Amino acid sequence: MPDAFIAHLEFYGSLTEEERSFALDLLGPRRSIEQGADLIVEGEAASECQVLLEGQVFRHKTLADGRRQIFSFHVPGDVVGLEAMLLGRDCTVSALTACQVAPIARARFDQMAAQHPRLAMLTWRLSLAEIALLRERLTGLGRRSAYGRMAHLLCEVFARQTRAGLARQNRCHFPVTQAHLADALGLSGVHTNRVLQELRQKGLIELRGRELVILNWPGLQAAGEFEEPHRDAPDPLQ
Amino acid sequence: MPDAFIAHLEFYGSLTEEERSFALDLLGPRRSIEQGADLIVEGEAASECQVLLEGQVFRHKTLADGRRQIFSFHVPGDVVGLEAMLLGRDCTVSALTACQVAPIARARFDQMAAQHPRLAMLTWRLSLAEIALLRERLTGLGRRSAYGRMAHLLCEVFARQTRAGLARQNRCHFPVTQAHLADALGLSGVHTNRVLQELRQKGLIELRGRELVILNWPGLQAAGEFEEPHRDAPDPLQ
DNA sequence: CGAACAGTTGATCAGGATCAACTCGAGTGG
DNA sequence: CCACTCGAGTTGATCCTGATCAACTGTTCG
Repeated sequence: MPDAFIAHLEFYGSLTEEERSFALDLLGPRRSIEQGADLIVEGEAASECQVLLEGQVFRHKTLADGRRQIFSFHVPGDVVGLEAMLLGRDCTVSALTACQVAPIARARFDQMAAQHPRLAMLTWRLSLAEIALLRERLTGLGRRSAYGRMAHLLCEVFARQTRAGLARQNRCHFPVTQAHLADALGLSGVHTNRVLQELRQKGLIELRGRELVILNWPGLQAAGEFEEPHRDAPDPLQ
Repeated sequence: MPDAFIAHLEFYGSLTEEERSFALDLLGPRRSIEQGADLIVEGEAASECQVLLEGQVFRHKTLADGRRQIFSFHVPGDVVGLEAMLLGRDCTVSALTACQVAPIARARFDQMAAQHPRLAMLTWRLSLAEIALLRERLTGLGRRSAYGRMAHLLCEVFARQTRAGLARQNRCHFPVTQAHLADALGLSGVHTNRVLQELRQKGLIELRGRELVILNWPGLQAAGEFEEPHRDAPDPLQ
């Protein structure tokens, strides 16, 4: 399953055989994380970052009084903790499900930067894509209704899982509670429930248990003003 | 004034003499941008990114129906358009004041990555810091009141300008209209006005014309739950 | 002098928060 | 096997933050 990591990188640009094997070699011994555990703790530095191989995690920050903001949900192939490693502080990353992760040690990472700048640039693009995602989310919180935000988030999740090959047909595994959604969208739990009902009632989605089912993809996209992200590396790294 | 760029890089880690001069050499011929002009246009790719040398710019995205979300305000030393160059799409960047910018061409950028990985890593940190900033902003929009958000934003602006050596005493140049603030914070213009009045009335700030004056820094920080960002590169790049 | 834009004020409205109660499984222990 | 708990989801009633609408002031600038 380190394939997920390679696939994710290759979404942003092609790799040579050598780069691919170098990238795989970056990964340290895989480790199991149990559901609910924290992979990264807010504010703490780390000497390595983590590549998610299996399971789902989410990034969030909890304020003093308990209010929580969730920033993103992640699937296999995603890298978390780059900020903890390179900047020395990060937000908390918690396991939504039991997970498998593999570390990339700082020293190996620096070697990559020195010996395989193309590979480093690709990883950089992952960070830039994260920025784009956060901006999109910010636009939602600032300028869209609760209903639109929810639709947009569900589109994002489904599109990302599809890209990672995790969606089968029109459904994917998305084991969140309504409280998670509320904290991702800046809503109250109660209102989250009502917005979900509206989406269900309009026949756009189903969200039961730990499963998200898309019943009307164009409709959901329209409701969330969601635009599919396209792989459009401008002048592919040479 | 390319010094601002170097100073910004050095905030995230020290540079050798050689790196410093290489970084300066990255910059192409400086260019003047008039107030209100767009440096980067949403969605368009670019073959270069821009280093802001003088003036202020802001990033934003405007939706179909005219609603606008402002993501960040920038000061000299900041780099914009990395996404346009490396990912092939970006949000719009507009000049708040008349500006001076200098481009870094893609080819030079790739040379930097190949020959000076430490320098590239430092630039990368700029991107990661941007991520941290966006998360902070997201937390504000999702979980803080209009009053708290405004206080936080003003703290950010003042702290950033202070770091860039642009604040004198407790005041700095911040030529925005209330509409800009509204669009940055996801508020209506009217409510923005009222929140500002509240901050003024409590003796925390003054914001007149194009000048922001901080009258009670601890008070403003408390109101915005603002934490000063610290330069804490974990294990400084060796 | 008159636009045009930024800022200000008041009145009213609405989206979503909050409070509170209740349902519905899935465990868990007696 | 049933009572009990606990977490998640659901529903209704009420409240409040901040949006919207509309008018008015002040300032700059041609």
